[in-house]
Amino acid sequence: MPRTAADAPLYVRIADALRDAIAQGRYPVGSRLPSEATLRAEFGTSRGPVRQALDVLRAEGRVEIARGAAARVVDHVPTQPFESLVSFTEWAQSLGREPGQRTLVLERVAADADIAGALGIEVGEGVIRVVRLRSMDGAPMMLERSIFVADAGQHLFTPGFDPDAGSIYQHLRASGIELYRGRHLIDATAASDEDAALLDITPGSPLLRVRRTVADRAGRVLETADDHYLPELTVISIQNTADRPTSSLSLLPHAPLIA
Amino acid sequence: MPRTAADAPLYVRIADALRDAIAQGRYPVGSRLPSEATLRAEFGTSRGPVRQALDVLRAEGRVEIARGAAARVVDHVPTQPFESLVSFTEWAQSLGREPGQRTLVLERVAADADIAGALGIEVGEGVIRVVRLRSMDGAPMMLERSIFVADAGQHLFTPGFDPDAGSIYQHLRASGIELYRGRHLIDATAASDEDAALLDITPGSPLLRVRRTVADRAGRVLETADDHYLPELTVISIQNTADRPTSSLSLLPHAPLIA
DNA sequence: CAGTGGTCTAGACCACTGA
DNA sequence: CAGTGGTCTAGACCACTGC
Repeated sequence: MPRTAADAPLYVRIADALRDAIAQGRYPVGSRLPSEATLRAEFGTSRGPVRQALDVLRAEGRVEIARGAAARVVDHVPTQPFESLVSFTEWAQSLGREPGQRTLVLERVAADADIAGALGIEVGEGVIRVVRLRSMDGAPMMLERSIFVADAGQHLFTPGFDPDAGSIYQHLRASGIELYRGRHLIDATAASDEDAALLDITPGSPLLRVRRTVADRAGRVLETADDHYLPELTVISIQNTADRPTSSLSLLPHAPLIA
Repeated sequence: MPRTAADAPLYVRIADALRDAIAQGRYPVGSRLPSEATLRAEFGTSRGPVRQALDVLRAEGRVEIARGAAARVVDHVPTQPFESLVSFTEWAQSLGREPGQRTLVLERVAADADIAGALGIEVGEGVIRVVRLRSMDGAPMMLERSIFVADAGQHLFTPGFDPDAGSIYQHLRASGIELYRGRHLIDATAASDEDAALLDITPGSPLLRVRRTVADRAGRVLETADDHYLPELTVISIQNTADRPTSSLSLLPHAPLIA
């Protein structure tokens, strides 16, 4: 049974077919895919969709394409989809790990100047604050401090929703909240006394800090968060090549404020 | 005078023209580019190159494209090209800052097991070790500990080359060394006594650690490095959207070894 | 030097957006 | 509902790779 919907665009179906074939070892790392001409014949199509499909695989980092020879399968480090960069739960699941969480704070408060600035709202507006200790395979890994604007965060008080059970993001999506754009600012920080107590480390220990801002398609900020990761457990990996610069990645001097 | 070479592909010239027009404010953020049909007429070409050019701008994060309306110009955070992720000098220059460096160590040593493993060479082979204190606009910012394989690093001993003056990477490139693929592992670490003395901070302070591995097109590792950034001065920014996942970016539990 | 991918043309039909 | 972008076809010429 094909994984792809029958009404998906042809180039998507071709890309999926090739991706599956690679995953199943039919084209091992280092080998070459069939030539465009072969694929054109195989799928009974013209050159456009075939090239588009190969371009998808190239953008995913699965193949390298150069003139004169067919696409070569390369060792592939999976790219995290958007959800994985924003949702701890989906990140853990995509890695085959068991995500866990303990909600320490879930409350509605009035936005102070910092929060209002980060969310682009007025001081005093109601916001929902969430603090959760996140773990993976049972081991504490990260302390998440999150602030949602009211009309997004209100869904966290839905009767029957247990923030310790499911993914907040999955719940918000199911509630019709569209999370579209994510921005992450990454640096290091020293563990506060609260960090230290909850993560069971010494105050002042280095932590990997990821400050997240998530917005909808229109650019309205829905959430701002400050995540503190245990550095022994987490590392961010970036790969790029000279001819395919990583899109949307930058290293900035001095922390700019949230966009 | 057009910035683009006259013999560049048409779609590149179209993309450059549009990029320039956006930069010059002819299409402010939020406005829409001309429709494909208009551009087709304007450049006297068919639809292919026009679409390809728009795709380049979309991949760069400069425009958003959706059905039913022309491409919309979006607020754009510049993406760092490959060189900027690998070369401190070019990173600083791309930001309009003044890079500086003080070379503390430049020596040829025999690879121990760790180094040999990271570079994919035999224990005991000669490698070139470089330690530099990097600064920006005169302020110390990062401590760089770098190991090059012999045939790349040997160029650092070229008579007349001053590691305190120019960029090592620019020098290597000029010497015919091709740096193609970069991998970066990012986490936090505590300042060692040496870190602390050189960066003028307290031992144990949090530092942003970036471990880099740079390889050529064939996958042979040329350099492995361990950079310690002052966290107050540096932050890594990642942006992505639901329909354009950042390519080649991943968040991994537990530091895997160098690829 | 045969075969490969890179680029381009000139058409076509369709789904969707925005006034 | 007119115009937009999304997809596809069927050709073409060229630069380059690898045998």
